[in-house]
Amino acid sequence: MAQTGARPWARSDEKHRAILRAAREVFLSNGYLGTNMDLIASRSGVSKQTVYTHFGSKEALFVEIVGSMTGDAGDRVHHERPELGDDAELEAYLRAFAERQLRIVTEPELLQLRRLVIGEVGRFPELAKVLYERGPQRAIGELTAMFEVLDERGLLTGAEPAAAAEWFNWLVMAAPLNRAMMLGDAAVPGDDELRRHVADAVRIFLTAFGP
Amino acid sequence: MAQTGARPWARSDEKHRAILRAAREVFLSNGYLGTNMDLIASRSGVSKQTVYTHFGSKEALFVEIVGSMTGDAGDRVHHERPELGDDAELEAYLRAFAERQLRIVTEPELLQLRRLVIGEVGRFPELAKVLYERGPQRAIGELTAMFEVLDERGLLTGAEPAAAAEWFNWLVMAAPLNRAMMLGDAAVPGDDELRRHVADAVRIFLTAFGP
DNA sequence: ACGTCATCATACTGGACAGTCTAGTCTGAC
DNA sequence: GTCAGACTAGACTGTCCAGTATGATGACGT
Repeated sequence: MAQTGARPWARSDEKHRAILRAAREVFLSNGYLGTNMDLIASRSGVSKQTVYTHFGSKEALFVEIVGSMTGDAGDRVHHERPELGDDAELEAYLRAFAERQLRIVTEPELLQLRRLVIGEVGRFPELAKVLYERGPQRAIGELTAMFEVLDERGLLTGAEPAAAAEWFNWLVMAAPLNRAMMLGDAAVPGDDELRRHVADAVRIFLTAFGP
Repeated sequence: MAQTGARPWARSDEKHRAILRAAREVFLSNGYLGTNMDLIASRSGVSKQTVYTHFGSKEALFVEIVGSMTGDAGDRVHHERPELGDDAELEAYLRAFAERQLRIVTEPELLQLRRLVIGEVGRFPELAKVLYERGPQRAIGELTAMFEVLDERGLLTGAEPAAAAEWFNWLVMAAPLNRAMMLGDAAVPGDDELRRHVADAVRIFLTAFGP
């Protein structure tokens, strides 16, 4: 309201983001059908008409929200992966990767997004496909690339890099994620438990696939 | 309509089951909010009033459906577990257990139930808790009992039976289940792939925890 | 000064739907 | 034959809600 000055699009742009923010909250907590467009309008401090001029329909707004959240989360997990230095650091390297990924994926907002998208597979199969691609599939892809390097250095035995990547991914993610899906955000491991879980997962992985 | 003969409750009982059957279909394919009580009535060949005299409300009917499905599925997975004979059969024994469990859990109806319940965690947290207890938790409990026996025979090393049970469970279930949640029933592995997957999971498990 | 464009508040349309009510039918029991 | 209880078709109530329409305000560029 105050510094709307220089740029003519600024006003519109702010509203746009306010709508997205409000819509994200409301969709995440009420689901697709449970969401009321009037509520989104009032929460974003904008008239209903403005919501419709910006986004066209409830469905389009929903798709936009889910698409942008999945993309952002993927980027946060995967930006700037460090290189493995000394071979002896392999275990610590895998732990660091896993801890970071698990911490992001178990954020309440992302858990809720996952629940929402899974619940709407029937209505929006494309969204779930996109979430799978930008989530687990992308993670497994990154891991595959890492493991190809390890493979060349002789640090990986007994499986193709791609297969090893999938096992690693689910060893780390499966238990916390599946618990959280059903038992709610309170079931997400705290920091200590998370570290212990990841350490065990990495140990099991290396017993099966390590040098 | 024809052979309603001897038992006075038969008529009512048939309707009751017809309603449950129809409601299961409709809830599973449309979700809770997306479900229309008129449709359930007409699909079960019953008047709307009858639906309400039998079940009281939409919510009560939903809870009934989900509760009964989770119980039934759990019973089907766990009824009559065979004993392990010769120690040498350990690998085959674990494979058989895992294959059976995975086959049941990946049935389209149960996958859809899982999606539905996950999507409704916000509205019905109790249902999700029950599904977790009668699903993964129960499976892990059974495995724990099995592994305690193995432990006594010296066939299990390096972890508590309960921890080993959890790792085993998710090694087997995680990848297929998570793919199916998001990619739809078409992503469920066929028989060959399922067998290969289970064989690999058991091998990894035994490498880490076996004798 | 004037037009344009984003926005506003608010009313409205049209349809969906949970749950109730009515008035009457069918069936099996006594 | 009559009664009770299960059932039926369908109308009805009240509410909710996506999306549109209206008419006004205020800021900007020219």
